[in-house]
Parts: sequence; C-alpha cells; structure tokens
Amino acid sequence: MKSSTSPALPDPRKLRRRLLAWYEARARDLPWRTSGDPWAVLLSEILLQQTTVAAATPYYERLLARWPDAAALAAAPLDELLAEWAGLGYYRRARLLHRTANVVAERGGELPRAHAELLALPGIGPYTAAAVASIAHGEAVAAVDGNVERVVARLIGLRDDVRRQPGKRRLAQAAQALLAPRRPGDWNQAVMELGATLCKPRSPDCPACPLRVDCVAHARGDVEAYPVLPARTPPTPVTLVAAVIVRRGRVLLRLRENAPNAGFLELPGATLPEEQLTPDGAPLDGPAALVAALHDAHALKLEVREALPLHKHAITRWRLRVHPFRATLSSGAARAPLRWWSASDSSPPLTTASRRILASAQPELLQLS
DNA sequence: AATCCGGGGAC
DNA sequence: GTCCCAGGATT
Repeated sequence: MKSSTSPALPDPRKLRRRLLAWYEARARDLPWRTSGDPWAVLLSEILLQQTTVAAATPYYERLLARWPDAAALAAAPLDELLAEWAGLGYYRRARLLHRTANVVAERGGELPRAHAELLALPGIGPYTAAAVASIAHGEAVAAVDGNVERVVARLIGLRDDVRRQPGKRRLAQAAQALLAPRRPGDWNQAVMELGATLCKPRSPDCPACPLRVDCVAHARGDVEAYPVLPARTPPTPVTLVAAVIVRRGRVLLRLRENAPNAGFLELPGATLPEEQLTPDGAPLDGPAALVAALHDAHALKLEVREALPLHKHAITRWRLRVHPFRATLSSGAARAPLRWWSASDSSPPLTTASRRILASAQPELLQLS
C-alpha cells in the first residue's frame, strides 16, 4: 500500500506516533482543551485567529462564562459583545461571530458538524472550520494555520512561497497526508502545539523536537529559512493629534462612524496631512491643527493647554503617533457623534489607543474633575 | 491576487 | 526600541 503523497514526505506512521506521544506528554493545559463542546471550541478558535494564547485566554474565560452557547450570544446586543472584545483587536471577528451565533440559534442552537457546512458560516474560514470539525467531531481534515504552515514547510523543506499557488497547494496536500486519520483533532492540535512551543519562527528548539529526524529543513541546516513568505509591505507612519477635554469628571469622546473601529469611542482629533508635519513626522503646530480640526468637524472652540505624552500605536501596517493635548472647551456643544463619557460607561467601548492615552493621563484627569 | 483589519509578542 | 507574525472577508 503506497500513499500518494509528495516524494519528499516520509512514511507518516512513525512520525505520527512520535508527535502524538510528544503532545500527550507536553501539551499545555489550555482551558478549551478540556471542554469538547463544539461552541466552546469554535469560540476559542475565533479568539485565537491572529492572536496568541496568552492574549486570548482571559477573553475566552469571560466570554464563555457570560454566553455559554450560541443562543445566549445571539440574544445579546452586538455592542455588549464588542465591549467584552475591547482590547483584543480585529473586531470584525466579534461582529461575524455574533452573526454566526444568530444563524446557529435560528437553526436550533446546534453548530453544523461537517467542515463544509461550518465553512459557510460568517467568520469561519478553512482553518477554523477544519479545527472545529476535527477537534469537536473527529473529522479527518487538516487545519492549516500559521503554525502548521511553518512546521510542515520545514518538515518537507518546501521552497515555494506558502501563501501563493502552488506552494499553498503543496503545503495543504502535505498537511492532509500527514494527518493522523484516526485522531485528527489531537493531530491538528499537536502540530500547532509544536509550532507554538518548539518549531518557532526564530530560534526553534530542534534538539527537543520529536520530528527532528524527519525534518528536511533540519537536515539541510537552514530551518529558519522556512516557511518562505511573501515580502511584507512596509509600514506607513501616521501622525495624529487628539484632545483630552475633561469636564465635571467626564471626558469628551467621539463615536467613530467609519471603519476601522466603527462603533468605538475615541478622543476627538485628526490625522495630520504631510504638509503639517516636519520631515521626521512631528506636527508643525499640533495645537493649531487640533483647534482647526475640531472647529471644522464639530464647531467646537478649544483652548489647548499642555501637551501630554506621545502615544505610539502599531497596528498591522500602520505606525500611529498620537500627540494628545489637554484642552478646555470655550464654546460648542457635545452633539453626536460627540458625547460626554464617564469611566463607568462600558458600552460602546473605547478604541485601544484612546483607552491607553486616558489611562496614562489619569492623574491629570482627577485633578480636573 | 492583493489588501485590509486601528495588535501584539519576542528579543 | 526593532522585527515580524497572522485568518477571514472583500473586491
């Protein structure tokens, strides 16, 4: 019996036994691994998209405690979910999960079991569908996330760019051929665990790796050369000014109405055009820009006081530099999308950048309130 | 195929 | 500080 795998792929049976044995001995004790409930598995996988275990874990605990199943989440307003999600980023995940909860609730509260049907739900792509189908239902389908991509590319010494055809196809075929057909959930988690703990992007711990003897990249001595990824687009610097206006213990905030972060509250301010920046990206005249922006956008008249510490915020390919200024209002009203906000208001949530700026300015705020 | 999501961890 | 990692949707 000859398997129709890539020529570079070793006989997978011993390899599977070694990795599964390693996984049983070394797997981290993660909260979603004890559940087995498909909804909990789905929630964990959505949270883990683009997010590390350490960042996702507290959110998983809170969200599952508050909304233990699809029907419970479907019954909750989206704003409440977004408020719980605040700080984790990639808020589209939350909106799509809410839509999926509604779809599932309408079909009786039970998630579809098959990979192909999970794939049709909002926010569930090939990776998440495969993870849920294999972990919760034992379907023999390989889940390919960034960890798996790295482990498999190294194992087979894949020199193609794994994000483009045909490298992507070769990698998917190898991942599927390696999959332990009778323990697909454990297998998928084992590969991801290996990628997360030993087979890391930099400084992988090859001496401790149960697959070292099978690994083409290790044999070639160039493990860190895999996976081959496309060149990154360089980050774009953006300079903003923002006003911290406090009155009677409340802060003037603005509801963002356009993406990104639509539906979140932020400190009112503006992005500065290049003409208003020095060659190294600092505002030529931050206070003047702030006064002009809030006058034009909201008919506010400001008196700008002192500058507060520069806040740097890196998100995807943007490098934001927010220059906050304490200011007072000499005329104008907080009409929508502006509103007076107090720290006890949790919904809608603040953008992460605004929340951090306010947190670091807290001593000044208290003096003024 | 390319771009976007207003993040964050490792070093 | 710098580097660099990453699922799904959209067009």
